[in-house]
Amino acid sequence: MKQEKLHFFTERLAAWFAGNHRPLPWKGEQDPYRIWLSEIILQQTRVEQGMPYFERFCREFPTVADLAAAPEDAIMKAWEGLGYYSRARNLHAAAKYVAYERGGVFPATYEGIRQLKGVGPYTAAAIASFAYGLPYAVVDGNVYRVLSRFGGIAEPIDSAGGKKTFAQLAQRALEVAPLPPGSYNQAIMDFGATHCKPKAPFCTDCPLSRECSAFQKGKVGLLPVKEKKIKRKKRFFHYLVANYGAEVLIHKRTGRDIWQNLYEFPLLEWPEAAASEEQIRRSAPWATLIGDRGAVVRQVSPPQQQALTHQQIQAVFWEVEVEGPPPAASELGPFIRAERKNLSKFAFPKIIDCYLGDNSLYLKLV
DNA sequence: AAGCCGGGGCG
DNA sequence: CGCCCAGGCTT
Repeated sequence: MKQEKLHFFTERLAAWFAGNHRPLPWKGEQDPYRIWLSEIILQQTRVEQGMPYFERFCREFPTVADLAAAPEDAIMKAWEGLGYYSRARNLHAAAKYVAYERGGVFPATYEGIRQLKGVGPYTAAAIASFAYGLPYAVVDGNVYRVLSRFGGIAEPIDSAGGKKTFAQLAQRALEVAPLPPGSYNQAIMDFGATHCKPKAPFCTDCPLSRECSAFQKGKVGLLPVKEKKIKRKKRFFHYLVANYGAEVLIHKRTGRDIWQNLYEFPLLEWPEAAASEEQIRRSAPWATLIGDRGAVVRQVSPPQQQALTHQQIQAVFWEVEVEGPPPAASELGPFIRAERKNLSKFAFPKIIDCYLGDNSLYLKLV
């Protein structure tokens, strides 16, 4: 892109920003800990969705030392429902690193920030510019969209070459912008989020449209270009809600799969949608935990749905009253006993959280 | 380079 | 129902 056009872009953007920026709780924030927290929360997450989580983390974990000292389960619980739970696990690891190996001092260089777990190029640039005024351009979904449209650049944003192209262009723009790095980064993201939106952008009322290649060519709707399309695999879960008086059994998910370190009921995964009650009774974990001592109270239907990025989860909840005491500790295996009234203390995936909410009446009465 | 990791909002 | 969101890690 010609230098002249780049100047036009940054000057018009700065003028737009002067009258349109979004007032957000973390704007003007000086504390690198809070800036880091907000950026991790906002990864692949809408501002409105992340806001209450940011407030909660600031309240429950006011300093990096508080976060480092917290039990992982407490952090997972605070993160419950936000998704991409590796962010929470990495957040904890990074907090312990800063608190215990750096004496509580947050890194103040791009490279130092980039070393933190869960911090990639975008987040490092965001923290470096917001907290320390360092000249690193952020490249997030908004930036890809704004630059690809304004520059008329059809190079795929999810290719190696495209990432490099847009990163270089973003950096050039930051360096000629009549704004400090942090403000410039805020400006281009606010502009992308509220004006140059994915759908129905405000092109007819846009201060950049005169030089916007996509607008001039009528190709706004075709940019940015992505080349990879995701395919969603279907999975069929059967959750065994085994009630022993006031207690149920749960376990923590481990291993390389979704929802790591979250809790759930004993799970039977079935390769296809149809599974008879007889098949489920004969399979683990039902057969091992309950045998023939269980009476089905209710099979929650229809199956509950949960869409993930690469998977479509279909879950059936089997509520079972089991005669006799819960299994002895030696026979519990990975499962733990929990009183139903204490289930809210554990972090569950959304599909189970929804089930617990919808069935709170049953859970209180029985 | 490709695959994987949540959940919600919107057209 | 498909796309997108203040992306990053693993393989």
